[in-house]
Amino acid sequence: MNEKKKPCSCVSCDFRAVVFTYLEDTTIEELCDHKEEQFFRKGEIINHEGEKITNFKYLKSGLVKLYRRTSDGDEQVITITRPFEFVSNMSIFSEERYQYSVSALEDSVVCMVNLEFIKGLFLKNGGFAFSLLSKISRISDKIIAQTLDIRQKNLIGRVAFVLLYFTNDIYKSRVFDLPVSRKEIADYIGMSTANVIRTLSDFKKEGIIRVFGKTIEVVDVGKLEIISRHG
Amino acid sequence: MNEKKKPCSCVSCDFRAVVFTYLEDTTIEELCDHKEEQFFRKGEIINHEGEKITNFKYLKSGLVKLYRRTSDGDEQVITITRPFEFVSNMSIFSEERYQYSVSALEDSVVCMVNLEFIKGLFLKNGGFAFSLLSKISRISDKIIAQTLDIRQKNLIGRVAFVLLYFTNDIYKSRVFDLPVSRKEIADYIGMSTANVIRTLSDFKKEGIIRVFGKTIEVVDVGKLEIISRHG
DNA sequence: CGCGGCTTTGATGTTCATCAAGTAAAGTGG
DNA sequence: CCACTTTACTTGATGAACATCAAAGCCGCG
Repeated sequence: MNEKKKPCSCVSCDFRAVVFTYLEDTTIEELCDHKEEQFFRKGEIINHEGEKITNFKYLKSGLVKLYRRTSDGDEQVITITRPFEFVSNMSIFSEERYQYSVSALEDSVVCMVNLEFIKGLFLKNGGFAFSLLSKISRISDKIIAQTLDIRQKNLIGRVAFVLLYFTNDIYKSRVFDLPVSRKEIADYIGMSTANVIRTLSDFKKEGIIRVFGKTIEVVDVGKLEIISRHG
Repeated sequence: MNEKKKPCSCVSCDFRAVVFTYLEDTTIEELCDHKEEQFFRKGEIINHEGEKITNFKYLKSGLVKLYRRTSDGDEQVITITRPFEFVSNMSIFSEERYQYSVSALEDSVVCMVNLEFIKGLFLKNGGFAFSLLSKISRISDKIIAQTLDIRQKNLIGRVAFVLLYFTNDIYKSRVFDLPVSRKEIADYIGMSTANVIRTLSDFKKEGIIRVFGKTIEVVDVGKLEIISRHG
């Protein structure tokens, strides 16, 4: 056992299964030399709208929101997402600068790989290129579909949708701590903060959810699903 | 001059510059054997939501709308677009079936290349793969950005936006024939048909536009821009 | 313990959808 | 080519949905 260098953590990284499937162990180790892991505390900004893109970034752990600021200064939240949906990187191959900002909603770990290195891999390795394209277009599709889904709902349907999104997709639990403010929910679903709060209060009064500050318990998932579908 | 077969029209196709830049003439001629051109009359459906994807399709000429049908049966128009934005193909590498429908708003010509052939090219040719990924992600980004832009506007801002879109992007002319019904505009901007019509009437009364049935003349572009921005 | 930001609730007004009724335009069949 | 049918468009009136404003309560943090 003559080990040349210490084993690369990327070789056993969960993310490998997602887009790095087609890379040999040796390539993965090379990748290791071009990557850096960075920790972001809740609230910190990972990518800034307008900033130059120099890295291929993806979320290893945590929770982030993708958003932009309108000319009047208010925020539009595009999506809230978990690891393996490296949303910040939709436009890395089509744009020079970030179109949107990304910030950490929970403490998060981001893996950053030099963009030129990834481009090189992409050009050399068809399988890698293919899985990357699939992943990126699936993410874009998901954002577009979600936006359309939200658009066809009314206020209470949208709030129900968000609660279900946290319960089913993000936390996979009926009890969870809201990682966002009421205002951020409003910016996400395109409604006013006051009305989001009002709707949450209504749900509480009707016994559909229980609220303890930031902690939410979804009592009646079925009812929420009906509301989400039919307003 | 011993010509083996008749020259392939793809070699001199305008679209070649868009995603087929990295392909040699010989490859392009091979591509020719796997492609078919199809004509669609105004109103005809090019792709059907749910249908299996077997071809890489792009628009050579004409105008199309990308849309989906909600569970209540009404339409959501996702985007309206000109050639070289092969919107139907965003998900060709990530999904087995079309997520959305595409129909022709004007007589259109669509080029269809066998999907497996394109996948083969993608795997073999890094440059081609790269330009294709860039193109696809740019299209997705554009749709997402446009959706966010529309979302932040009120009724009259959205109608102004659509008129400017036709004037500046689609027709590049202040006078044009509307390729869509009032209802389709409503489905596009997420407002009711009656209110779209009302707003057009208001614009007419204020002398911002002139309307002769389907023909529209934008008289005051500047005013429309102000309305689009500030409602 | 006091300040500032987030949350909550009520009151009010605006914006927009819906409904209905009528008109114009565009197909359709004899 | 005309009568008929259907579909698209238009306008007004009404009410529902939602935003805005304001005041008060809560919570965390210095």
